[in-house]
Formats: sequence, structure tokens, C-alpha cells
Amino acid sequence: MKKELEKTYQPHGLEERLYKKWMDQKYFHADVDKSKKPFTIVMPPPNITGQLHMGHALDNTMQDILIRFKRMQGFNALWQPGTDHASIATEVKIIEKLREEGIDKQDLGRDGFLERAWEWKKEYGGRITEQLKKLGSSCDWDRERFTMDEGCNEAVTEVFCKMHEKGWIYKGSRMINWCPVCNTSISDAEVEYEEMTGHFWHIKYQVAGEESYLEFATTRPETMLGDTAVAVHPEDERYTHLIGKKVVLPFVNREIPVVADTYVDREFGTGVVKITPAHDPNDFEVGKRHELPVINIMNDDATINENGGKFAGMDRYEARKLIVKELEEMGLLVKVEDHVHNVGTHDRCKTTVEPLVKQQWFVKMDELIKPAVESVKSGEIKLIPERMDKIYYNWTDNIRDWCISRQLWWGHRIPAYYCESCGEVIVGREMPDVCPKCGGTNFKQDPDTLDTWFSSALWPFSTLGWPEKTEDLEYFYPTDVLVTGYDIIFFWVIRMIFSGYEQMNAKPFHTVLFHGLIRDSQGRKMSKSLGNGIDPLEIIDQYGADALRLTLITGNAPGNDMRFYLERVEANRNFANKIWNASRFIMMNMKEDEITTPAADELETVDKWIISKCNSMVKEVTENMEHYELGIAVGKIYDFIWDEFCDWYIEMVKPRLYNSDKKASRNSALWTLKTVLIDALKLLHPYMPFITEEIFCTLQNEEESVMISKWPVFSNDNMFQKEEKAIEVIKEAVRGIRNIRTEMNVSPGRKASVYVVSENADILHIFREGSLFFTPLAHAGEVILQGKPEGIAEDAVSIVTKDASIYMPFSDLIDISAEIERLEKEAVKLEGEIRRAQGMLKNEKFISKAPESKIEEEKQKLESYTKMAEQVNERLKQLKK
RNA sequence: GGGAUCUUAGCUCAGCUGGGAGAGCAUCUGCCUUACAAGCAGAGGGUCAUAGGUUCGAGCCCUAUAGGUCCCACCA
Repeated sequence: MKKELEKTYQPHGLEERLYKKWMDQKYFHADVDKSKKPFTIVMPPPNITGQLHMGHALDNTMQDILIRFKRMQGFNALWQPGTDHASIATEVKIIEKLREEGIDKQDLGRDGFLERAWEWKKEYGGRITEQLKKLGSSCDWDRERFTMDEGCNEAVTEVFCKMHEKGWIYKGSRMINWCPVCNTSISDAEVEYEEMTGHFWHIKYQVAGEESYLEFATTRPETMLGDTAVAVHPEDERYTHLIGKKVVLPFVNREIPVVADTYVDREFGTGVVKITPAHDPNDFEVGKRHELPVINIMNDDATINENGGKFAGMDRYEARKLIVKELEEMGLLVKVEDHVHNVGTHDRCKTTVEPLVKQQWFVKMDELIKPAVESVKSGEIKLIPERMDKIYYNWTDNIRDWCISRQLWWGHRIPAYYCESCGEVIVGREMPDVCPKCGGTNFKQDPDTLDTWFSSALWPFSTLGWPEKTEDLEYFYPTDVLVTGYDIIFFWVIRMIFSGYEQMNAKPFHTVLFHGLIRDSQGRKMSKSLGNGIDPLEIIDQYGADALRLTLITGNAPGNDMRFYLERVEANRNFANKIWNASRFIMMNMKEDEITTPAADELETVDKWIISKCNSMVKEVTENMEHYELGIAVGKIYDFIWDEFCDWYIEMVKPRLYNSDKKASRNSALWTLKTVLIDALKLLHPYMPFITEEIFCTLQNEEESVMISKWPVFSNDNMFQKEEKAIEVIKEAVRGIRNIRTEMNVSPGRKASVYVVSENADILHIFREGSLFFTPLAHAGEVILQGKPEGIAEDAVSIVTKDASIYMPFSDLIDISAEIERLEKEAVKLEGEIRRAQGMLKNEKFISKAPESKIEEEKQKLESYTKMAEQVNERLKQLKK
């Protein structure tokens, strides 16, 4: 009736087969169903240029765990997948590819280029989603979206127009970050500061009409070509006499004023700053205050333009060299110092960015950000771990307007149109027919595209149909949890939050679960340039997706980075094999039987014990998962399956399985094995979907699926308390015996009689019932129970546990003096424990302040240690006779 | 400059609201016991960075110090 499992777990083939089954059965698909509560996760859309890396694997494993968990709990679980056009990242790649073919982007023209880009998307866009499937991701592929599909485009246009009407999107001439290699503006978030060793050039300008000079220092001497002032602190007595005078700017022969501004730090350098409003954000502000001209000296490719006089056409660094050289020749260079400072670079290409004043489109942030801040403050949106709040506020408190226009082709084109006759700017959902100002009929659309994050900010609702008022949107929005890395909190998370409030008037999700970075075994970031990346697909190929998933989740707390070790994958693969074999064992024994549900009195103590243990695990694991403590939860499942279920329960019921005379006992053991295994498989399923499904189906039948089965529900807390206690007594005794046997070097083949002595009838009863466990688990021969230590060979070894004393005669092996020594050590240890407990109980403050339960606990400990010590000492007395 | 975070067994890390320190790997010992050697049984190994403080009680809370990592800002 049931097929047999292979001897070791082989993930190959099985994973593909099961994934296909899930797809065919449409288990991943979610439709609006008002009879059920929705649970929604939107997938952070991977770039179409992307290849699955460990970060994706972690991110998606976490989402898959949550979604599978909620699905089993009976929620209508939707995991919304999709991909991101990744404007600049993709454009750069396409340009690279074109270059290989000897084609320049400009030669193709905009339309030609876009054609190539869509081809690229067609070719590579599906690659990463296919790779996500290998992980086992249970997202609703029927709903797959793309940030540049029709619906998303509409959402983008709608948001742009709405916000423009509101005045929150504006075009303006402001200082922006310019990447001279990518030839586009970038946002503040895209600038990465890198520490570099540069120079401090001390330069002096001559005061006009005088023989005196004004000395200052700069890290970028080439920008002097655009200087329009020199600033000093208004109260700096060294320079007050110069305020209002002019200094001579070399090369361009301009006389520029000495202005007074408190921006200048008197203590720093010479207390004099050259002011270049066009090329430094601070200078720009100073320039505004003093109405200084803004002279741009740079072209878009960072060469000097015509305003740079004879340096025009030179690259910025070439010009720098030459300027320094000539200043030196003119005697205007005072000195050069080494200087370590932070230089802004473009995060994509690492080029040093150039601050420039340009016309760009911006999103006004001050009002927009308010509900986003409030939502986290009030707890309406929870960030996990909590410390992310501070990082969040740090950004929101210092927010500046968001530069959203990019001088790129691949992306959402800005819906702004310019009248060719009068230049009027018209923002609208479509190209206008007639200019409202001059009646002109010819328009040109703004050539720029939007920051790629503009569209991803809308992802939680654009994917559900917005701006249409769809049923999906009404039912699934707000979504529930967002899972992502803390590295994109500014790029994405914050922007989704304020967009959600602005467009939907509601939060996009109630919880953000952050994870850290995956590093290599030496703690370094995995990167292409270092070549230290580990390909998750190779790991899946070698060890299986389940082993990889478990490795990414085990022993990791939210928001923490983790190191990746192959040894850990191997250990988790071994765990898969462990489950596999335990299941195989159970099925082998079930082969010919029809298992029936045992009557309550047919369940034996040990059955009740494991059922009870399993029950508490269900409770704890469920709680941990609801609190997003995935690593802790799976650790508990792991321990339960390996330690309690395999190493104890299975071993303890083996005699019953091998004895076909007692049918009822055999049946109840098999029933318990199967029942507990199934619950354990269910709990484990979100973490290890493939192996659990395969076993579940083999155990039940092919048509069923663990992924749509019901999540186990825990019953009351104290079920089978008595039985739990009984088995713990047995386990302690077994461990004690094993311990001594190893210590004494007794060969496993050698059986020994075991005398269990206790005055407590209940304890003796427990041992009587459990006596059959001692043979298989502790290589015991006969088990003799008695109330007093009589008739036991004097040279027997003794083990004192909390509940009983156990004696094993090994006459030929025992060295009495060694045994005395061992017991004396034991006595010392026990005395220590007794002192500790007594100390606490004698402490009046402890008695008066500690909770009752804690005091009671200590009293009981004291009692049992005292009893144990008495017995050890008595035994010692006997031996010393 | 501001902030976050970490410092726990040889290594990598857990340790949730304070109540007798855990896992995996590694090491050592003994076992091919009819589910599993990708296994079983056992052992060793930690003044939980340092110094104070709060508390009946601190790995956990507070303060300071040292070292590591990261984020933000940026003085030309």
C-alpha cells in the first residue's frame, strides 16, 4: 500500500517533482475569499539583471516560512511576487553589453535602446524567478508583476500627477549629486561615502590693490575656477578689516568679494573658506545668503567647461594637477598636506560624485514624511528588531527633498510635456493637445525617467491593482509583513510607508521584519570582486533546498548578520537524513498493519509522555513564530525531533514494535509514532517544505499535502503531567547507568543486573512499569526493585538520583577505593548544592521578596539534594567498613 | 562629530519579559545495537570583555572603560 523510502535522503528530483505538484494543484494561488482572513506578503522585487544570491535566498526563505505557516493556520495567504526594472542597474548592464558589440547607446537612439532593454528583460527577467522556485518559494506566480508593466506604469503616472497637483512634486534648480560616468543625477541615498587619503592644498589669493594675501586650504583646487567669494567669520578679528574688500582669483582674473558668514569655523585651518556655489552644497547655501553668482565650471562628464578659461576641456583631475602646478609657479601655493576625508561616490559605479546645480524634479518631503514617522512612533508599524526605529528616525528627522529625475532611458518617463512654442510645462496623464498658455500644439515630453525606487515605493498597492479600486486591493491591502534587509530601509521601506499613507491613506504593512547580511566564513561581505560569494543554487544542488533553508534560519536573530559555513549546511543535511530515516523506520514497521486509534487506556506512559512533549512544543513553536522568532522556533523543532523523538521515544518503543504478541501495545506505539511524526512534520514544513511533504505524502497518501494541512493546535498545558514526570525519572536513571558504564569501561555487550532502591512506592511503580526500557537503553540484565538496599553485593556500583538509588554489581571490575573516591566527589558536589539552596532560603530578603513559586522550587531542591547526600554518605559508610 | 550593535566553550553563534550557562562544528573515549556511521552512547571545555551600580538574585537592567563591526553627518 505504501511505497518504500530510499535509504538516505536524496533531494534530487524530489524537489522538482513536488514543486510541480504544488504548482499544478494551485496551492500557491490566492483569490479573494471573504470567508477567510487574508495574510499578505509582497516580495521585494528582485532586479531583472539579478542572479539569485544568498541574500535573496535568506529573504525569500523567511517570507516562505511565514506564508506557509499562515496558510496552514487557515489564512488566505498571498505572497505577491514580481521583478523590478532596476532602472540604472539594468541600463548600465545593457550599455556594457552594447559596448562589447561595439555599439554606443547614443547611436541606437532612445527607441532603439529601449527595444534592446525589453529584449534583455525578456531574456533575463525570468531567470531569477526560476531560481526562486528552486528554493521552494510558494508565491502566487499567477500574479507575478513587473515594475514597468502596464498597471505599474499607470500607478506611477497617477502618483506623479496627483503629487504634482498637490505641489509636492516640483521642478527646480538645486544642488544635486551628479555621477559623471553614469551621466545622471542621483539621490542622496545613492551616495556612499568612502574614506580616501587626499591632499590639503594651502593656497593664497592676493587682496585686490594690496600687497597682502589671504590664505586658505582646499581639497579640490580645481573648483577655484568657479569661486565667487572668499568667506571669513564675521567676528574673526584677523580678517574683519578685509570684509567687503576683494581678492583676485588667478587664471580667470576675476575679483571676488570677501564675505562674512558664520558658517566659517574660525578654529579650522586658517579660518578662511573659498566659496564655490556651483560645486559644493554648503557653498551653495552661503552663496544664496550673499547673493553670489553661481558659476558652473563643469560639463556633465566632469571635464572643465568654457567657464574654466584655458582649462576648458580638461578632465577634473587633470585640471587639478595643472592648476596646482601653475599656482606653485605663481608663488600662490603655500604648502600641501596629506588629508584623510570622506568622498561621496556613486553606489553603483563607485565614481566620485560631483555636486552640481541642475534643473531636476523633486519630491517635497516635509509633509509627506509626517505620517510615516507617526506610524512607527505609535506602533502602528512595528520594526523588528526594535533598534531599527532609531535608524529610521535618524533618516526621517534629517530628510531632504528627494531628487527623482534621472537622465536615463530605461525607466518610467516623467509625464511632463513642454510646449514647443512657449516652453510651458504641463504635467498630465497624457500628452496635451493644446497649450493652455499659448495655444501651441506641439509638445516634447521630458526626456528624463524616474528614480527606480519611485515605482517600488508603490509596490504594495500597485501590484494589487491600484489606481483601480479592485477587489484584490480592498481585500489584501494593507499587507501584513514586509521582509527585507536593513540595507534598504532608506531606499525602500520608508518610501513605501509614506507612499502607502499618501496614496492609500493606510499603512502598507503592520510589521517590517529585517534580516542581516550573509557573510563568508571570514565575516567578509560576499561580493563579486572578492569572488567569495557562495552560489545558493550550487548549495541546493549539493545538499538540497531544505538544508540550505535551515542553515539560513537556524541560530540567527532578526537583523543580525550571519556567517555562512558549509559545515553548517552539512549538519542540516544530516538532520534531513535523520528525519528521513526515522520516518523510514516507522513506515517499515507499519507496513502490514492498519493502524487504529487506540482507546485512551491503551496509550502507555511513554506514549503519553511524547504526546505531551509534542504538545508543549506546538505551543512554544507557534508562539515563537507569531513573534517572528524563526531561529528559536526551528531550534525547538530540531531538538524535539532529534533528541526526544528519535533518541528517546523511538528507542523506548522498539521492544513493543518487535513484539507482535501484544497487538494493542504495538498498535498504540505505532499510532503514537505516526501521530507525533505528522505533527512534527507540520511544524517543520515551513522551514523544510520538500522533505516534509515527501514523507507526509508517503505516510498518508499521494493526494494529500502537508502544505495545505492544518497547523497543529495545542491542547491544555498540563496534559499527562504524571507521565511526563515518570519518563523523566526513567531517563535520568538510564543516563546515570550509561554514565557509569562508560566511566567503568564496561563493554556494551555485558549485561548487568540493576537494583533500584526507593522507599517511595510511586517511584517503584514507575520503575516497575519502565523496567523494560533498561535492557535496550542501558544494557541491563534483570531489574530488581526493592524498598531497602538489602542483599546487594557490597562492591556494587551505586548511582544516586533524585528519586532512587541504583546499584549494579560488577564484582570483577570494581576497584573499591576508586569507587569511594568517586562517591566522595559526588558528596562534595551535593554539599555545594545544599549550601547554595540553604543560603538562599536563609536569606530573609529572598524569602520576603522572591515569588512564592521560586521559594518553593528552592525548598524542593534542598530536600532532594539532602536526600541524595544522605544516600551517598550511607553508601560510603558501607564501602569503608 | 552623532548613533546603533557586538564582545558567551577551540571556532561560528543562540540565549524571548532578570530566577541554577546552550547548540552546531571541532577535540577525546567506546560502539558497524536489524531507521540512520550523514549514526549511537559518553566526556572534556565558559570568573558570559573589564570596572562599578541597581536588585533577595544580573549573561540579561543602568553607568563608565577597552576593542570590533556598521549606519548617519561631514570642517572647507
